[in-house]
Amino acid sequence: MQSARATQVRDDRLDRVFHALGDRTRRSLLAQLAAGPARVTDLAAPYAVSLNAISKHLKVLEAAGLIARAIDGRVHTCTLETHPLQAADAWIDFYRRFWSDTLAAIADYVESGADGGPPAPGRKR
Amino acid sequence: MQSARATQVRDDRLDRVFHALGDRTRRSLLAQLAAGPARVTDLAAPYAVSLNAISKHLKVLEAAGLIARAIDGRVHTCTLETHPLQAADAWIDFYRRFWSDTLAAIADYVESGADGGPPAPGRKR
DNA sequence: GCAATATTCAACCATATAGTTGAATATTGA
DNA sequence: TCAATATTCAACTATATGGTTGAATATTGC
Repeated sequence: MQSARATQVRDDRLDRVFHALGDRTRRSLLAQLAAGPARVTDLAAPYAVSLNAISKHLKVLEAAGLIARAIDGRVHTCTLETHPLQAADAWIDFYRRFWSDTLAAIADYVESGADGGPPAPGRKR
Repeated sequence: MQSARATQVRDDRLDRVFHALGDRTRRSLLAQLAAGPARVTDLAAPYAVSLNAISKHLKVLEAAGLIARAIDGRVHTCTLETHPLQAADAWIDFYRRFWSDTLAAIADYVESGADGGPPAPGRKR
């Protein structure tokens, strides 16, 4: 079994990741980085808020491990890091059965050509 | 193309969902509900914090659409709602190529029996 | 009717968050 | 050297958050 310490660390990480994703500006920054590495100034350009505000958002993303930063002279180049997204995905994955089961059940029903009424379609619980 | 209004609504929803998931107590509450519907008092039982604190957490989850509430007399029964999780999953899905590409590349490498060195394993880019 | 139960509401507190402006730091290049 | 550039740091503000305690509301069952 897992130690309490290990789960604690995992919880801390997920807290930071989901919290970081809970802001649309930060999600937008990640979307920009999906197109490739970018400098802080370029990342900040599309937004109405100050460069400082973006700098703070980047620090939140960095603390969550969602971006890495390479400093070259005065230029900080940020790159997307997907490991925390994989962790978030893994967390959500546990709940996937609640919707994939329903889809599978519907598929089974269609395939079987049953006529006893649908197997509780829609929401499952 | 999507209207600005539509994306705004979607962003609002994702903001609420990811924010709700950014607290370990709330994630734990969802985990409880994965086992089936439960009353507020029963949901609150495992935690050291007050019932009121849990009541607030449940309101956050409800506002995010992650739980539904059926009121029967004085008893509020909460049930898991997975649609917002599907939305979160869909958002993350866009980034999945950043790691599945790597996995696919590794699989290709193993399968091919190549010996020219690994195709940039681990982190990509 | 009345006590017990289930839950929320209200007010408050400490801390965190997202934003601002202005100054500081460090690097670049003419 | 010196001005311009890239970025962070510091201090401040307003609002949100997660928690508390105590009271209110509504329902149940004797």
